[in-house]
Amino acid sequence: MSRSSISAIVADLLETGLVSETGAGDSSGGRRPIMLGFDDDAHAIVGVDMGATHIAVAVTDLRSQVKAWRSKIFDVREDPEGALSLMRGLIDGALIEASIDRERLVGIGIAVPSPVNPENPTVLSPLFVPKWKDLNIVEHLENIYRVPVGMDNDANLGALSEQWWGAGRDGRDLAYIKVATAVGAGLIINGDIYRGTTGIAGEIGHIPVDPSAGECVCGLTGCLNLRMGTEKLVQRAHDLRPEHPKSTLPRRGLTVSRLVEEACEGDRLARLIVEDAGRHLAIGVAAMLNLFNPAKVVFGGSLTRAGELLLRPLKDALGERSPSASVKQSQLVTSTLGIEGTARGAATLILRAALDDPTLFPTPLDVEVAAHTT
Amino acid sequence: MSRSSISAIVADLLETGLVSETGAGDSSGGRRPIMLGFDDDAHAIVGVDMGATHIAVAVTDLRSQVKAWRSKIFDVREDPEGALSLMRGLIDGALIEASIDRERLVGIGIAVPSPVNPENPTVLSPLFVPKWKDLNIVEHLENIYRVPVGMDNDANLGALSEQWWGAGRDGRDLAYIKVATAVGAGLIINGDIYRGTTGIAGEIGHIPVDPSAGECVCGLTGCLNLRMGTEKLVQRAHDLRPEHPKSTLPRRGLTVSRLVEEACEGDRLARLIVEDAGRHLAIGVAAMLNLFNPAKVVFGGSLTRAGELLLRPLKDALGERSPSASVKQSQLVTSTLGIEGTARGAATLILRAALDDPTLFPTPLDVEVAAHTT
DNA sequence: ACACTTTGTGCGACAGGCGAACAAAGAGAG
DNA sequence: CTCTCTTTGTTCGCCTGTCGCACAAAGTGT
Repeated sequence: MSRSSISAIVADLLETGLVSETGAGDSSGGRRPIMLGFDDDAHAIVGVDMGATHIAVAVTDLRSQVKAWRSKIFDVREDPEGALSLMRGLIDGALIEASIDRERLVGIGIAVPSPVNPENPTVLSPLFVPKWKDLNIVEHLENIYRVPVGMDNDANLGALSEQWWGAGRDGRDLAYIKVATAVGAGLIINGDIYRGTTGIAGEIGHIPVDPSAGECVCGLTGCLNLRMGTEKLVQRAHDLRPEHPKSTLPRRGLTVSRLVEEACEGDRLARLIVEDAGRHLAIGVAAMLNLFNPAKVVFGGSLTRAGELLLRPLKDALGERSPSASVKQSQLVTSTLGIEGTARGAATLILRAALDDPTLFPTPLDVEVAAHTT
Repeated sequence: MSRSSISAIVADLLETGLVSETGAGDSSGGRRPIMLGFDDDAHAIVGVDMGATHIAVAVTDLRSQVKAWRSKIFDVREDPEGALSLMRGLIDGALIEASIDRERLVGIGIAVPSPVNPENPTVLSPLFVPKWKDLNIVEHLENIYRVPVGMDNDANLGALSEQWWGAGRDGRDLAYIKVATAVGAGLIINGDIYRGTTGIAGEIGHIPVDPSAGECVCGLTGCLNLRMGTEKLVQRAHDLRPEHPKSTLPRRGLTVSRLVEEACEGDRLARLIVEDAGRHLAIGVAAMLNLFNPAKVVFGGSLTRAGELLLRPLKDALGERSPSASVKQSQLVTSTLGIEGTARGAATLILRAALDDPTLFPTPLDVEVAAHTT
């Protein structure tokens, strides 16, 4: 773009208060440039990560810095009403902690553990969370907070988060694979979330990986989800426990976090299970790579804290000497955003909408004055 | 768009000669409208379908009507030089048959049985067709014909063809699955061919479907290609022949076309093989549906002439009672374009480029005169 | 002190698109 | 046949966004 056009745009941005001049920069042989800064704290966004068994809330600034964080274990699937009221409590608490008044709140984004149909983006899939049928979370929050509310699948928002703020900042195509209660993938194509026709794209959990794993609820045999969900891994640890008397894994109350910790410490049984998971995951990842051929795959979710312990057997199983260019050339990395990734992605959904349509930003008073004088 | 803007655009189009007024239409209570027609025969395009074992050439008009068709069996993989000279002969013959002089030729599109890297779109993958290494088909044809030449993977162009002229005309997302010497898929996302980072997207042939099928050249175990390629199916017919003494399949020289014919006639062995293929294909298709969630899947290639004989077991294996919305809601159909689909897709590649940038259309004399007077 | 570079802005030009007004051509009622 | 209303196509002025150019402001280096 030409310098004159940029001048005009910058003038507009200065008026909105989103951008401000931050002083003079270093000269490169001539007049010193006026540096511009995005005013991160001009507005705030709420991101909600609603999992199957927890709710987390982040209040972020416009650069996705987390200003307040609330998280609580809760059986979301079984008690929708309770979940909604808990969510409200967490949001209110976080807003107060971050000292955000309603005028500065741009909107609320929610990540949900269910596909979201683009044609009807305010309700959850009754197949994945039956008790949430007929409950309109988006409308509910809009009525309470009177700001725009957006909702999408958690893996999609994890992918968005990695692309904007995490490991996927340098590419237009990216796959994010989330290993949690179930396995799901979020796909970024041409810089945008790809949802497919009915919003179900990325359901990597239903790729067949092991015919001996029995039948899946989806009707197919040997789905990845039958081998990879956190509950399955804990179950498997329990089943194999007798063969590993020396293992330090607890016989009861085992969680995936503990499993990962013990694997890092060197426990043989824990490592066996993590490595096994990596090998199973490889089959699904191989299918995804061959179909999608993304530049980068980011792994997120509780299990991926095992890092190379999970990725090494996965990469080995993918076959480093494979002639398949898609497998060979893809970078496989673990998430850099950790537990906050999904909620920040939910907030990013709102940020992106507002950047596309700046009228969504709440207008401060001085801008209204400026508008009147023209 | 407003009526005035359309007037301006139509005036431009009339000048190019691509569109002409075709008389008055029926009145709907007022002045009769001036009907416009695309001048299909204003220009012509050449589409080349270069398979592993054949070359076909179509000369099409601007509406993808085939004006001339040439096809010949040839071992393309083993004799690149011979293939190029054969290709030239077929193109010249077809151009003469359709009475197209060079001035009316927009360009030449080529479909190749190899991934094409978007960053280097003029050469083939040495992994798929080793002998074509260092041979630049695009440059070769540009030097001979002095027109723009485009190249892409055959499955991608099959998908493009189905979306523009065939079964996929009504959707922005579409998957085209080609069952030929190997299995490949072409993906249309947001109305455009999706190639992935290195042009290898859609390699459905390397999805794992059967661990007992042995190791694939790609390094993984049990790839779909090990069960589905035309050569594999013929081999399997041969292996099972002793168990089916009543079968009318020939013991030697069996082709897939013959196999499909016999299956349609009711031969048990032939049906068994086609149905088996459908069930294996289902596993790959299920993975693709869950990842991509397209509105429609179009099946093409020689095997798909078996129609419902292939699709019925495939659909059954996908599980009609499946709760997975992507599998349930996708329409699965066979190609309506048949053998000409790929070559027409290759021509469409050029057509699309020219419609995006109309200066690519060869300029007739009267337009140049008009340009001078302004 | 002077020439030269870099940066920011004001102004006229221009393309693309839009709505309003108008002209052309027809339908239908009386 | 006349008059009114509808539909279609075009012309004109307006607005927006972008660009190139000229010019001013503010540096660097000899």
